[in-house]
Amino acid sequence: MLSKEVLKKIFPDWEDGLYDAILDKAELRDAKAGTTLLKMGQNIKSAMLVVEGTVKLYQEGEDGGEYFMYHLNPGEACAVTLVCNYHHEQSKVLAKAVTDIKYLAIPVEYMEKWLNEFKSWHYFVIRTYRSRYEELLKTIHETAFKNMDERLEFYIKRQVSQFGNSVNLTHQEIANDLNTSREVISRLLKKMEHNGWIIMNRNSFDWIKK
Amino acid sequence: MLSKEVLKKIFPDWEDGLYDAILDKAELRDAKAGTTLLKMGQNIKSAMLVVEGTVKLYQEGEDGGEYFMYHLNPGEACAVTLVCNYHHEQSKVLAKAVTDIKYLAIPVEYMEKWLNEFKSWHYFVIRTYRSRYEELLKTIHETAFKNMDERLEFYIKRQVSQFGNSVNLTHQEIANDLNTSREVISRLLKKMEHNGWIIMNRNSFDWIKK
DNA sequence: AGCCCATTGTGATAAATATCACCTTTTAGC
DNA sequence: GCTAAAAGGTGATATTTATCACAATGGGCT
Repeated sequence: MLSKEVLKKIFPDWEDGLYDAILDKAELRDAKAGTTLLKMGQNIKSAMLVVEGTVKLYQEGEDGGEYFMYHLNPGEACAVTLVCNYHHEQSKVLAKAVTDIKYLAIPVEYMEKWLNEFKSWHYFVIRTYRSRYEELLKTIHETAFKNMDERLEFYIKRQVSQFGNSVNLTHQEIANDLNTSREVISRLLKKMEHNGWIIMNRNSFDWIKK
Repeated sequence: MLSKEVLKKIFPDWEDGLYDAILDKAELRDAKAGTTLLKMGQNIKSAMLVVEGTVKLYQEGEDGGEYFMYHLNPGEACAVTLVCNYHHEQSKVLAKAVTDIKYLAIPVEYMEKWLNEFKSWHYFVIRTYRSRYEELLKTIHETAFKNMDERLEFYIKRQVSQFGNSVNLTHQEIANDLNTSREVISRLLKKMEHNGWIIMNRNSFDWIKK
């Protein structure tokens, strides 16, 4: 398990008792890059707080398609898992580990309890919902108003701000995240290369715009 | 101002002191159908709790386009206005009155204060964010995965569940809400009419599917 | 009644995206 | 080094949606 000091660095501004409660009740888990952490429709058994690595949140189509919404980083939590009054609450999102990750899994029965006990937990939940809500707004904005070329640019910029200018994704992976086809992404990336926005390699490219 | 009894009916499960605080600090305002209550980019000066009528929440494109996200009904609140630590927080949504409405406007300075004072307010804020987050998920789902015909059906069903089977909207209004053109909506509605899903009139139609 | 204007209908065309077919290049693994 | 699989390129075509132009209809108002 983590030390209280490390926990404080990742999740600042909590009450002392909350750190103790977490250390007592939460389970620190590992997952390999690529693991599916939460599927749509799956019963939520525990809240998920990211300690190390990056998680991607998706909306899942009934046909099996995926649509990328936003990243979760250390110190952030999966909003949908935070407020589960009932044990049979079903997930409305898909969560996948992008890198190897460590996360805290807290059984849902403590969610209601801690809301009552710890003011700082209450604030944490509100901050989490608020920031995720705003991420969704951005996603809707792109999806509703923009064509694929601009959506791709927005997607790459988010990727760059997460992992730096070297984008290690295949065209197919990007196409999956944007719910389009590989050919469309290939052609749009080629345009970006012509425009001098990126330098393409196999399995990756570099974002050099501006 | 409202009586405490009426307030309790619309917003149940609050602490007694919270009703008093609302009656003391909130302003009850009216707005005519069609009024813009909150523009994107506008500074948020007060939280908005719907008391009577229906409000529509939109995302706004830079070109002036609008994209409908969800309805707010009596007893519900506009999430973005609920957590404003700073006075210069800017709105990321557009809110419009669909019908004549009454709403409570609470100056943002009380938001932080009441989170500290009233546990029931804290819960109210979390419930609000949670339910709005879920509405956004639905919206993303439709937008990302569905073609216009299915998105229109989803839109009409939401409208029907709000206002009943008689849909009093022009094709142009629907087109604006879905960020498409009037012609597209007219042709799709014509198909629905052929399929026996709707009966069309001027300025309205009836949803008779199933 | 007659006129104006908002609403709706419709064909033609353009643009964006999806789909299919097949090709070349690169790389990991034997 | 050879080979199969993965990654990427590209033309042809279909589908979906957007845009333009203009016609038709119906209701409200003087």
